[in-house]
Amino acid sequence: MANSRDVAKLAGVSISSVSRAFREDTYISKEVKQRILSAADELGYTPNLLARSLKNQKSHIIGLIISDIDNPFYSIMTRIIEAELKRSGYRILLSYSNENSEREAEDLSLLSSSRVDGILFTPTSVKNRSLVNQLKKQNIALVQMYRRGYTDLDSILVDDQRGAYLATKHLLQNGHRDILLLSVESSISPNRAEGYRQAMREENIPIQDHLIMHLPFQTDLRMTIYNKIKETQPTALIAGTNTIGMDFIKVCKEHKLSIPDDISLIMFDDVAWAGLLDITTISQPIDYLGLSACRAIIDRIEKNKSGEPIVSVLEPFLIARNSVKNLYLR
Amino acid sequence: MANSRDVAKLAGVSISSVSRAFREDTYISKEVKQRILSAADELGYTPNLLARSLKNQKSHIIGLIISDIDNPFYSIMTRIIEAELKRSGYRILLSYSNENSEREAEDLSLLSSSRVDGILFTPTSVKNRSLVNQLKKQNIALVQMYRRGYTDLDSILVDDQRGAYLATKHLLQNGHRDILLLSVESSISPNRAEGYRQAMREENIPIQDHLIMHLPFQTDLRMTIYNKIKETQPTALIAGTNTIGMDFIKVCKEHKLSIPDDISLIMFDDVAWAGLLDITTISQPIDYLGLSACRAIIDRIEKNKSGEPIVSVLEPFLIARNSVKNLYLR
DNA sequence: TTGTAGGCGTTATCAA
DNA sequence: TTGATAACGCCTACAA
Repeated sequence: MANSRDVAKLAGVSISSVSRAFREDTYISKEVKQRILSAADELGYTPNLLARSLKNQKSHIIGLIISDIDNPFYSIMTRIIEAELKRSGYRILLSYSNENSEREAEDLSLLSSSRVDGILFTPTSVKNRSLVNQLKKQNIALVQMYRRGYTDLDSILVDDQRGAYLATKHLLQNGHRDILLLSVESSISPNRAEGYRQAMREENIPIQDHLIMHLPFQTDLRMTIYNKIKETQPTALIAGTNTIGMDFIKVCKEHKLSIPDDISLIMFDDVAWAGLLDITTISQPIDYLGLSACRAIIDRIEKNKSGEPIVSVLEPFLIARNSVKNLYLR
Repeated sequence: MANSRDVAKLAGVSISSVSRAFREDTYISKEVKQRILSAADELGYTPNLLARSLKNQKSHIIGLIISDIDNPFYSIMTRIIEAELKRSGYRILLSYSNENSEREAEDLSLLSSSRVDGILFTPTSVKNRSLVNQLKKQNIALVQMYRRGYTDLDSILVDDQRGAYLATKHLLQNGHRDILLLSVESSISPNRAEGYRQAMREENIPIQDHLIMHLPFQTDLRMTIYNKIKETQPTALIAGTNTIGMDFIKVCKEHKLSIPDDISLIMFDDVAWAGLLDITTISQPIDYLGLSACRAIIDRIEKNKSGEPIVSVLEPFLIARNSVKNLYLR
């Protein structure tokens, strides 16, 4: 593979001129630049970004750790982030943590060694404190998305509590009282239950703690969900993620339960198929989430190197379709 | 950020010992290694992978260009690829081409400059011949997935023709004759129509060319699909991708058409929601596709540097659900 | 088993 | 506007 020395030789100039020919805002005559460019073309030369990064102490690469790619929510976000970062001249080193904090640790440490300029991630826990500290010391920008694990880092969040509140309120307004909340088990995002409780309190409905359930992160939850429904006999259900929603719908199909005739549903995440199945959802502003995260990290990298952590909270909203039965209309 | 020299100084050894302490299969005494490791720990030192890559002429990074991330098919594949490459010590530099060959060109050239060890991609066209040649000259391994654009590169394919054949055959066996094939417009994968024709010929059904339609790559195809259905009045439809399938289902909802009572459907890609809606699908072996692609590229990188292009073709299969009406049972 | 020195391909500084 | 040279941080002969 040809390097700048080869090009310099062929063009009859110095190696530093070659360097200049391949960068902006640099003094070089048109004529020389032209000669260098054609020499480079002849040799198939492209500047080596590895060497450039090493020299500049800047890789123009951002690590992205996605916690659960099977969730369409995160794949849409990934697309948005990729596009936005590309616009600003950054590229993505991708990995998936699978909601597993040890994998997250490996990823973080690899990104640390790779000298990325920043890391965008959804923390799975707060177990990787020391790694985070190391990254900070290294001056690698860190931005958390969707979950605020480490309070000293920038965070772009969605108000989950409000989402749960909206869902619960909507169900209450349709006459539901026995509402099952199926949320995800997580040490760092326990807000949904609170939104649920708040809505209940506002309507003076006694809160039944056994109707609030936190599910583990795993693929097939149908058994668990079915048993819980059998046991608690709710008239409505709030699914904390689209994967929980999907498993619930499967349960309904398998046991001939009709939505909303037998049981009503509101699901978090307005994924594409929710419209197909006419499901009322809590829509999270994925695009803003992605965009804000990109802006935040680029800002950290290019301007505001250090400073107080910035937290922005985005508002979810309810999209009403036909998966909630109005119990007052009987 | 501390470097190996700093660690060497603190541990009272030479810089080369530090290097050795951080690699396998190297001569170093336990005692010295231990001292180095704790010195490194104290300074928060991690080997700089950028420098290592530059020196070793090997980045352990593979470029992945995904053509359409909104398609769950590709996001699942991305997950599989990430996991498999990680197992082998490679990381992913991700980008999305959006089925746009100019973006693909940018991505390829950036990856070329980044000196990745290999590139996994789904070619959008064959317009980037010269870039591909440059990459080959650079000794960057190239593997195409899903589409065989450049015949001189390794390819991991799915037998689309067979998929279309299976779908058509299944519909014919259920008494359908007027079958609309909605495929994607692409210069490099025109096989579906052929599978359709083959099945038709086998049953001696005259082929109606206006029932074969190639749609452009874009988001909302509902209008086009509706008009085509109106015009051709088919009893069944084959959707070449899940996005086409989704748009078709939306059309049916909007115009109160029932699947399968008014019109039958077979869709390519067995995405998660297909089961929810009871749709008969042509399932593409995504996991094998991803795994094979990873094996192929690692093989190219680590063993079989040059050699004849390898083409492997995987078989799709039909998953029968309830979106096809049996016209013989009237 | 350990250390020295040169080079991987750039860019920044300084001088011409 | 151009060129020489010293880093950037690591690895690897080769020598000790």
